[in-house]
Amino acid sequence: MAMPEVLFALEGRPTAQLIADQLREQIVKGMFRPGEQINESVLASQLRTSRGPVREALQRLCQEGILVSRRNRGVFVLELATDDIREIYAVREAVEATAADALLDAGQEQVRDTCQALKAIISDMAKQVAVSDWQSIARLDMQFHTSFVAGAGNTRLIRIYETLAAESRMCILNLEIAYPRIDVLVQEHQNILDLLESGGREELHKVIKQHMQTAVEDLTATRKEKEVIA
Amino acid sequence: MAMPEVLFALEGRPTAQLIADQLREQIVKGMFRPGEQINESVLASQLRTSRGPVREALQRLCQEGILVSRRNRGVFVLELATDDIREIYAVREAVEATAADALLDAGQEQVRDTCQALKAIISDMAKQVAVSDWQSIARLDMQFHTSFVAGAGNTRLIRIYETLAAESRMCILNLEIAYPRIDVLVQEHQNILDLLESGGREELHKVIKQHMQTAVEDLTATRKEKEVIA
DNA sequence: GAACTGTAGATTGTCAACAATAGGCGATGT
DNA sequence: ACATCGCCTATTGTTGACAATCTACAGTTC
Repeated sequence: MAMPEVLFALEGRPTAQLIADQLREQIVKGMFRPGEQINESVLASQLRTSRGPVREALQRLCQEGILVSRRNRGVFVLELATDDIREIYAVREAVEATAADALLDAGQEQVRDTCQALKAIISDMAKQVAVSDWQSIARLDMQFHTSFVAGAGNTRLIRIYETLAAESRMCILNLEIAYPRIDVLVQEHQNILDLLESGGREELHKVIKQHMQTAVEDLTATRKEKEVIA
Repeated sequence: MAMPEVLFALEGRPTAQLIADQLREQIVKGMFRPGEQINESVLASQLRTSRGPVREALQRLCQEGILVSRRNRGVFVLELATDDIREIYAVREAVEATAADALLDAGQEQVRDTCQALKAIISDMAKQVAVSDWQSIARLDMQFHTSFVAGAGNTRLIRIYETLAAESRMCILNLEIAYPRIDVLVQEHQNILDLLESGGREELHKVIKQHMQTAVEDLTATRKEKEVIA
């Protein structure tokens, strides 16, 4: 039988996941303040659905960790403490280092494909830096790292990293002070790309570690400033 | 006011999470076969509750990855392929190595507390090995590693590892061939404990890597045998 | 006036009925 | 006999109503 292969199976995912994806995007974009309560009823009416699917989506996000649930009180947007930042970036460093090793071990072709994707992202990033679109820069920054990890092809690593990426975006946005080292941002990512392409494993590990450490320093520093103000 | 501090706040956790925890334990114990469908209605009646909370719990487990959801079909127990085993143990290696570093950096006291917990687990493990209680051995094996990671105190690392631990137990049970190297099992864990205590960072990394590699080899080997039979 | 208590409002937690969908199975036609 | 079509049933997906719980506020008492 002549199966038309052009038609892709419209794999309608579970509704709760679609809602969760939308909501996560809204949260990391900063549409909800940290600590803010998520009201099920208003969310349900906004999405033109009932509370059931909404509750299921919220459960997912609680499991992910970007929402916290208090019994009989509801769910609230995660409030990130300084220790959380350190945790997140420590795990990110480990995951990216693992992804780097797996990628380099996987062979030249896989590395090349990944590099191609990363180049495109860096190119976009440079454009957004030129017009100072912080929202897009944050998105592309995480997209770069997510694509990097995705290149390794380990689905569990990818799933783990997606949560970390969401939390990282929350760190950046909630502090409301975007990238203090904007001038070197593109260059830093280009460094990672170059080292991946040249296959310098040790240097790659080192630059990833450096990248995370400076991020933590920047984020905790701006956080300290805010504390002084408050 | 004289607040009686002896009373601890009974922080009743969300019902869905309680159900999810119970169900996860049942799954990793092998009460459900891989690929088997989880019927919401029967589960709800077994738990003396309605389908709502059950569905929420199932959502959580889908997010974790030990269940897979197919739209309008329901949720099924994850079927582990050989590649999954490799993925799981690769990530476990990375997480444990990261935990080891964090633990050694955290200071002597934290290391000592962790070692004490690990010693107790090894002791229990030896007892169960003596009576060949495979179910308990598998549980204690993962409890050892989970406690090891927990020692580092990184909540995100712990949460990540709990899922990996659940998947690992599924690997072991679903293959239905427990520990081929039962004689060295206790010794291997004792090695990890000793190296943690002595602070040998590089050796610790190496032995963790070795531990995971042999596990993958054992699991994939027994899997191959089964394929031949089937 | 301060502290405690009881009530009111809002929000979450739970439930049972209803609707929709996918796969199984038999009927039908070639 | 084989393939196809259409119904049928079991199960999931969704909904609105109801119950339980918490916070806030007002009333009451000392």
